[in-house]
Amino acid sequence: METGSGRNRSVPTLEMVAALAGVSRATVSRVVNASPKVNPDIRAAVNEAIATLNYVPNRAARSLVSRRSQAVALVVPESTAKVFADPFFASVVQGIALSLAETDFTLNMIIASESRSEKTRRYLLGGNVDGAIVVSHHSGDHSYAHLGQALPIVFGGRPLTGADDSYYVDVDNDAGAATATAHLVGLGRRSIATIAGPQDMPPGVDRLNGWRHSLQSAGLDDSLIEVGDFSPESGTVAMRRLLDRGVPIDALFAANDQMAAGAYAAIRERGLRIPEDIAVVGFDDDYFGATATPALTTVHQPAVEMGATIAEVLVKLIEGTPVERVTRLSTKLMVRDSA
Amino acid sequence: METGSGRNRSVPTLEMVAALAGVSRATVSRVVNASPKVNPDIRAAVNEAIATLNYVPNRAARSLVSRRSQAVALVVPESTAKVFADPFFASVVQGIALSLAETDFTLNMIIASESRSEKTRRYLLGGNVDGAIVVSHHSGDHSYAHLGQALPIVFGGRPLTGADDSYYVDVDNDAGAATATAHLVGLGRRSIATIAGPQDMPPGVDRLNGWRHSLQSAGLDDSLIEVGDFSPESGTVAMRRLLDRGVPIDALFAANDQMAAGAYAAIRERGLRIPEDIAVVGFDDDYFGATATPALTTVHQPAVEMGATIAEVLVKLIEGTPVERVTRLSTKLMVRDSA
DNA sequence: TTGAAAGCGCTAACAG
DNA sequence: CTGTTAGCGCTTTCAA
Repeated sequence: METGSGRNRSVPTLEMVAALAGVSRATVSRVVNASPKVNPDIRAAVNEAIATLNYVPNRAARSLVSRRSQAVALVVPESTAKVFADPFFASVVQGIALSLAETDFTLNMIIASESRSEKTRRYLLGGNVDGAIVVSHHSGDHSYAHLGQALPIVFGGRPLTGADDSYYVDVDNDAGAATATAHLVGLGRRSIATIAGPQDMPPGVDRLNGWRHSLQSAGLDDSLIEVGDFSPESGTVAMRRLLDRGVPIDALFAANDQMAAGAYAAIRERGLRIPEDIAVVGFDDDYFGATATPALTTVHQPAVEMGATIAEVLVKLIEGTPVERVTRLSTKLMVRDSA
Repeated sequence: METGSGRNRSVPTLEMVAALAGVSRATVSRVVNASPKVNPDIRAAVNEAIATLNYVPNRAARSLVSRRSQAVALVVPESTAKVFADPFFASVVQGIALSLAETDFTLNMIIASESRSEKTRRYLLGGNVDGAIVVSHHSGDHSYAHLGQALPIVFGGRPLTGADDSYYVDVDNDAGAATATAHLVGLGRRSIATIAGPQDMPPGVDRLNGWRHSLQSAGLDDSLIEVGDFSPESGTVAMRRLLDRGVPIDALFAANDQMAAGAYAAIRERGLRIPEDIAVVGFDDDYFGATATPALTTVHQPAVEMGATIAEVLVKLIEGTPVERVTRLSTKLMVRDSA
């Protein structure tokens, strides 16, 4: 009585359906689980009973006996949670949720903090979920990699550690950066600088590599590099340093839109024009790029698709269907006004 | 055999713990559930057995017998999911997840589309969760309100339908708008316009009311109203219409930062300066305001706190602890350069 | 093809 | 304070 707002609407059980349909519980179970060997007439009768009773199978009971939770965990490291507002990340989550909605799997979101890591580990290994997704944009956090032995896990983003047997889905950062840089080269620019991201994060590394490869194959100088931390402020600082080198610069590839936006400020401080004096290309295609003036030419990432793909790979892994360990999604250059 | 990557590491059961500790399963259960009446020595022995075995209680089994899933659903209407990248919304979700992490509840995220509404209903009522949270920023979607009878539900945001018995947590939009407007009045502005949000969304209505109340109590004209749809473009269009009225305007309260950013463009088109000619205040304190030049004075919403509060209210509701039906969180005016 | 029976791992009376 | 005894709702051999 004192438990407050409990459920009182009597939930129909499989047994009640069986009684109403005049069959055994086993048969109802077979119908519910779409077993092929059930007499069509009986099947119809059972389905009718299910409908009139508004029967919904009890997950806990099913899970208990089948040893399957039909749930997957979405693990979000707390450090990432802070940048939860990251539009890219948000879209990835959206893609995951949308894709999973098509299946029978439920999505359990859990924030994993350092302090609660043991709790998280237990949760994942305690049979609460059939698999897990670990996402952390702009980070190669694979501290859960070793759990891959015990539980199907798919990572969003390439792990930092090279030789890995993890399953992951990533955006082709290298190719995207190379395409962006090639665009600059195609525009006739010859002194192309870059503001790279942190070199301890895969996207930071991969995008720098893409820029470098593109420049090298064009036979251009690839020494105009400054490193930022993906924040607008770091972009401003890095751009100033680039300009302070005294070397003429006619183009910039920033490893993300936020730093590109920051670079805008530094470029303007020096009385230079965009794109006339310095053409700028960013990466991410987020708010920062969209609201900048002039509109930023940038590399768009298929975030929703990435989320959907992660979910699909995980489901296949859980179901034992063969899948590639690595899936790389291609990006698209959005040419606007800055380059 | 053909089920692919299943778990093989034998999961220890309560029974194994009991055997190792030399007690009955009931006693182990008591220790696990922190029952007060257990001999300290026995408790210690059991805990040791739990530790050495690395025992984790099976949720399904527990849930089956206790009739509690220890899970809550986070229902995100699909229309909202599109604006999943909305930073406010993202922070609310973060607050929810963080708060729930402190409890024993799990967060099940589900995207509810029109086409799958029956599936969602069944999921919620099928005993899969002990309660639900329905969030949809910038919308008073309470189509799940009637489920409140059968399941504890807490809404994020005020419902549009006035007389309601739903539980909800909201930001005090009215007061926030009034404070923003009062700030403008305090600056000596006398012709204060507003770009309101859609009048079929609670925040749109409440913010317009706050503006109006503030103006009325200052004895100023409250007829300079144009309605937008919260997008930057609509802000530009609305501002042009306001300016086209031919009435001098020296200040603007935009119902959100995005529209304020849009208004910036229209104001500049006319060769007017911000804040000298027209002081501008927005609402939301998001990217748009932060990156605008001049930096936008705006109303900050406690998004993470809102999420945390929603979760706390729901947990209390589930546990039968008394809670207020309505919780209104206060906002904070962030004075920057535009007003 | 269908039914009977045996649990899955856990909690909750009820005794002792 | 601790153990015994029943199941929770479902799937799954095993027979019929």
